[in-house]
Amino acid sequence: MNRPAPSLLRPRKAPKQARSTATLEAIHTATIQVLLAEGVGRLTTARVAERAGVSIGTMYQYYPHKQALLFAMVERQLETVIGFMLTAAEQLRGQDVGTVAEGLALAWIDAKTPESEAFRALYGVVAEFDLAEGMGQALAQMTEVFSGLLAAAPDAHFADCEAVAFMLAVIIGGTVRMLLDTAASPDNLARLRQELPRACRAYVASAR
Amino acid sequence: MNRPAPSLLRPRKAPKQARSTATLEAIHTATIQVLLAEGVGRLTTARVAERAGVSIGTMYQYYPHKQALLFAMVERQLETVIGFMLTAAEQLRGQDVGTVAEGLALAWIDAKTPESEAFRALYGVVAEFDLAEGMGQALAQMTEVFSGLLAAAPDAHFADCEAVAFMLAVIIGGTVRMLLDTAASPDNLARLRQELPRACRAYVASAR
DNA sequence: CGAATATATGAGGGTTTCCTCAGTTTCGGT
DNA sequence: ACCGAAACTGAGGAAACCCTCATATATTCG
Repeated sequence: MNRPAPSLLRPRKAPKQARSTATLEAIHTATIQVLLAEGVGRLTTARVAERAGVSIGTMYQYYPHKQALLFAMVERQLETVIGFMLTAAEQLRGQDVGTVAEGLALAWIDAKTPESEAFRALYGVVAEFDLAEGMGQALAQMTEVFSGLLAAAPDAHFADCEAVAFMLAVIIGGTVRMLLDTAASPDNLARLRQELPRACRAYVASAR
Repeated sequence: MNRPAPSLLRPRKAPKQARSTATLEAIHTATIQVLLAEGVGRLTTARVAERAGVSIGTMYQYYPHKQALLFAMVERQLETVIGFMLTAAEQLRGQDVGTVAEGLALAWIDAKTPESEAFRALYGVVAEFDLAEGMGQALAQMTEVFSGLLAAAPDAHFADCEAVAFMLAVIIGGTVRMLLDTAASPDNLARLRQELPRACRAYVASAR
């Protein structure tokens, strides 16, 4: 669709002085701000640079082009969530399937809620470029983790453990995304926190 | 974010001869094709016109600008789904809550699967412009319908019927969207068809 | 047929956007 | 204090894009 060669998406160079790490950070937060204030379609190099308080040329020292910047932002956020989920998974190992399901749902919510605005902004980027594949890979990775966790539960007797894990990942991921995407009210977020874990518990129980 | 006044989003005129309805149709399908082949960011008036086999000026007879065309496409698809769901809801009225939940999940899947490519293409448009609000409204409407349906079930004893209906809508909508968005394999779609209804049934049962 | 209406055309003006590069400023170590 | 490396600047070339308008063709109907 719109995917350049991977090598072209890599950052151009890493910062070596304190000064430049600060600029890079400024660029990143400016990107999110512009994304939220104007949308993907109106995110331009000039606007980001201005809001970051740097010149356009500076941006191009770190990223070969706009896409590379946006791609880096998405990847960064993805890694954050995955890392968060991996540590959460460790703590759930060995628990019964109901608790595992609840715990995973809560972990996912907690991973995304604090920076929900950033996530919302970046969903647009994922849609604009062909980054759905990356999302698919992340989904597959989560499925594997979930599957291992379910299999390790003492009360596990699934006909198709893999399928249940997959469905769990899709339910959790899709549900949370839908709410963040529509900029849900705090009310609805509270509902989510209360109901989603219960739903997940009910699902795995019914599939056992 | 990026939302023009609603009046500017309306089509410019309706077709009065057979010829022009054909052109409009061509423009619409060309839009989807370009969206899928190139992405929202590379969808230009020229590209759409060329693929539709009409001139640029023709497009501007029907839509005052690009946004209006895209907005119309999204609205059209939204209405299709809502209509589909409303008729499905009628047939489920009076059934027990488990069957209702299953039926709604299946109906949603059946509404979106046949034109899954078009939906995938349009998600990008929703993200690019500030159409999440419209999605939110559709979600609210679905919640209301679901809620009425659950309340009418003979075995309904919910603490908070509204909350359950909301959650059901979010689970179904989010899950299906996540799969379509990542261009899921037929395997995974089959899993969805089998597991999502079960998950919904289990959820409402646990919430009763 | 012939007038009135509906529909289609596409070159081009004006604007926006991406990204480069030659030159300047700041930093870190000696 | 001094120098080489790192970081920063921003005007402007080149390309892409949106949309208009004067003109041309097709359709309908009295």
